[in-house]
Amino acid sequence: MPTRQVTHRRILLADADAFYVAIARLVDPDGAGKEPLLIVGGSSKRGVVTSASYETRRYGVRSAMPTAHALRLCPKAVIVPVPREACSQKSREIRKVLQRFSPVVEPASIDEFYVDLTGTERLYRESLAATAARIRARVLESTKLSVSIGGGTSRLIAKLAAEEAKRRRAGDEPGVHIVPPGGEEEFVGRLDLAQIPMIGPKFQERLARYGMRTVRDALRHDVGVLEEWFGKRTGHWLYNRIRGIDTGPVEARIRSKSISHEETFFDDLTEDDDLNREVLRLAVRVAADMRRKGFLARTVTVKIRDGDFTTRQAGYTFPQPVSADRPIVETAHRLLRKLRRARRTSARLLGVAVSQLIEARDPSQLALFEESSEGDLETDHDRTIARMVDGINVKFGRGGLRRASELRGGER
DNA sequence: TCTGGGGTCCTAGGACCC
DNA sequence: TCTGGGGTCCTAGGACCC
Repeated sequence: MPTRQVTHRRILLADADAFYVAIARLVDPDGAGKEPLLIVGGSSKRGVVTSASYETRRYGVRSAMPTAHALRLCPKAVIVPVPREACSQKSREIRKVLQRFSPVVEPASIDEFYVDLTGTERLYRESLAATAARIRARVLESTKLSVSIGGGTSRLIAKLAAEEAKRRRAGDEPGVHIVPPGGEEEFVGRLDLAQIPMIGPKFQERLARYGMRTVRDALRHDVGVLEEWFGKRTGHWLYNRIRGIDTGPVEARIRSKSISHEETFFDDLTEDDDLNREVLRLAVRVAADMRRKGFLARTVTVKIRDGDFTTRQAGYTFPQPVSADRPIVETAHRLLRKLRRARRTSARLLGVAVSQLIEARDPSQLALFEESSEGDLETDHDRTIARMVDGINVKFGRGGLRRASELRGGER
């Protein structure tokens, strides 16, 4: 009997190096481009570091650190705001380059992409490492951005390998690290549990209570024990993770599940008028964004962060999907009132989100709702107004048209 | 040090239905 | 009168990621 050929998957993760810093430099070559001690992030008193140049990282500056703290560590650093539009644009460019190598490209975040090259062995006639190196060169040439690439038989291994590639890039290594099939367990076995994706601070604490800090520590326990300690699902998940086992597919088309905007205020807000005005602004933005992306939504959620950093939220689900400003704005105001009734204190942040999204161009899903339209919460009139607003905003940019209530400073 | 903005996924309880 | 079992949906909160 001939031995069956075992075909393993060939998955890469391409992760841009210091993405925001690199783009800030491309956008402003004479300013940020010439500043070694560069931090990208919010510069106001409540900002945090989005990304720090390698030079500032040497001072201990890290992502998500309050910029005030970062400046204490590295007083000479220069802070520039996040160039959001340019970042989205560059992200799309990287994705396009990757799609020339395989149609199965899944964006994992703005600067990370999984690429499934399974089945391309005969087409490329080269090692996975060689393909990865060619991809790196192509991305650099087309986008002027450097990426590190990790590769292996699963998403998990590719992700961890990319981290390894970044660590080695400090030396003179090529920015590519591939874990060969069969080498997974040994590769993962060298790591700390904290390095495994989805093992965050809270889970690390629980693991530490059982004396586990490294993957090696955890490998000593069998499934039953892990399931008993952390629950069936989590225990089983952990058992597989620390052995490098991950069967999750790379998916080229994932639809977004929610759209949101939030804002932390320079100073906490206490007046209802101010809060109402902000929630209106956010809701209008979210609704316009949602329509531009071609969605309707059934659920609206308002989030509030109190002065003491307590975060609360309230949501409402419509019987049918909506897309116009009016139902979304009215619901957001109602939910804000509900949150304020439960606790009336200063607010440092407000957010508005829509979820349970339905594609406007998906007749199969829409027909379902169109039939039961007697109690429709959204009228044709609402939709007509929304279309007009979108038209004007396209012509004159966002803010081309503003509500009278927004200019007056809030209603209700 | 005093904590952004954009997301995803999971859990758990209650309502409701069969 | 003391009481089921399962499925789905909604809501709120929380962990985690970049």
